[in-house]
Amino acid sequence: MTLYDELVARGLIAQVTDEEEIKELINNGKAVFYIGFDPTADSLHVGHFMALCLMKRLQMAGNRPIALIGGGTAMIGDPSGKTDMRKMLTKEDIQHNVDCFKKQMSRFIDFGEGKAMLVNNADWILDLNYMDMLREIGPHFSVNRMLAAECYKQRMERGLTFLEFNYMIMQSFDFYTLFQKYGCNMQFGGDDQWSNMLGGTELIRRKLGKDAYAMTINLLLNSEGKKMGKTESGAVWLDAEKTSPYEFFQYWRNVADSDVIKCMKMLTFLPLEEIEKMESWEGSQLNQAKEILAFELTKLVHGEEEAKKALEASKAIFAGAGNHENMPTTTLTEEDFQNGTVDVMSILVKAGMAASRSEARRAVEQGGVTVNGEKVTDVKTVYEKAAFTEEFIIKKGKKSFQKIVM
RNA sequence: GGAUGGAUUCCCGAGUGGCCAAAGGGGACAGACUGUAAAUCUGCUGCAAAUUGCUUCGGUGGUUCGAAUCCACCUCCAUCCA
Repeated sequence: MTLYDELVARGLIAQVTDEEEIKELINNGKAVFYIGFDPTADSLHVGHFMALCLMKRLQMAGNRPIALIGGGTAMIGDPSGKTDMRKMLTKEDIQHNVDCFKKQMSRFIDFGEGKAMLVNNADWILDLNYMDMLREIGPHFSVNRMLAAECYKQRMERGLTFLEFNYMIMQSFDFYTLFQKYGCNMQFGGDDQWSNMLGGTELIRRKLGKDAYAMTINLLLNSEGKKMGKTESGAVWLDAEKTSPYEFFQYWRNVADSDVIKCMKMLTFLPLEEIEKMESWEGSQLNQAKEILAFELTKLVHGEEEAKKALEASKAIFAGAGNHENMPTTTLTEEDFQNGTVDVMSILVKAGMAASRSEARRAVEQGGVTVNGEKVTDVKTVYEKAAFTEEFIIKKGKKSFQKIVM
């Protein structure tokens, strides 16, 4: 199976500019391609992870990846698919994020000599001269056509600022620059980037009379059509500090039945034959597949050791097997005790299982809290320090567990 | 620059002097059922020392015994005109 066929089979490819040419290039390791990442946060998330995996797949086939960090474009903010303008980031924030991105990326991609490159578009965007820029590439963009682009559609209803309107031009300019500097002939990205990417291929054609190609990968959507990798409290981050390996594991352990196989194909490196076998799984067997998915992904992002720990913890909690050692843990300090005791509500709040004491109270009143398997019925229940020298496992609802120690 | 309409709790959205911690829906959370899934049903959803108290309705000041509601100024948003 060729690389291109595999990408298709995994459901990754969304749109391509020239299928035959792209097949030819990537199957034979002749592509020099780039993927852009705007440093809008201090950690990469699942969407970035897909892009990095794609990079890796292509790199393994001999193609040369360029990871572009958008230290310059982040100054604008991509309006594609956004309903509101994002907060403008300060230069300092962006620089901080760029550093975080670099660190995380080098864990996935080998940036060794000649294998891959990491560039920052701040290097050529920040010093642009407005007049020169306008005269050089301005004539090649039709406002009429830009306005018709899908990525601006939503914003045409709610308002699009001139600042954001320029994003497409900057991204096109990136591609144009990389094409000239490094012979980069291909750009990949999320499907929401399609119009921005086409801007680049067209700019290259008009300015240089040469062909460049673009290919987008499908966004990871769940069966309800919502973007995956988001929780109530925000994105699922790749940074262990922001989303612990255990939480990361649980996120995938809990995906809906209808999404398991898709995630398996799009996110893991498991051979397709193996995944195809799972497609016929049903009921509780499909539940097994979720465990595999969670384990594989945690292994890719946090390493095998962390993945094993997360699996252990998950088994200890839900199946009552395995040991409790790797369970998420909260440590109490002296200040948490009043007259030598702590009450349940305080523990729940301290462990981050409830946002306020009122919320903790509600959880107890509704019978959702247990300590070491015993339901807590009284809100006023208190524990002495001695209780924490033994094992102390507090549970709120079905999925939220913490081990409490002193 | 001008005219008009608007800003309510996590989101949408009612409320136009006391009965308002504020209808209804969505989401979240908890319970039942299950497979750590989905669907369904029930409860719950500002904070707290909790049959009570405290702080909320874009901001600031005012009128009133009493203001989300009335007045003034300000900020932001939408639509139309320039």
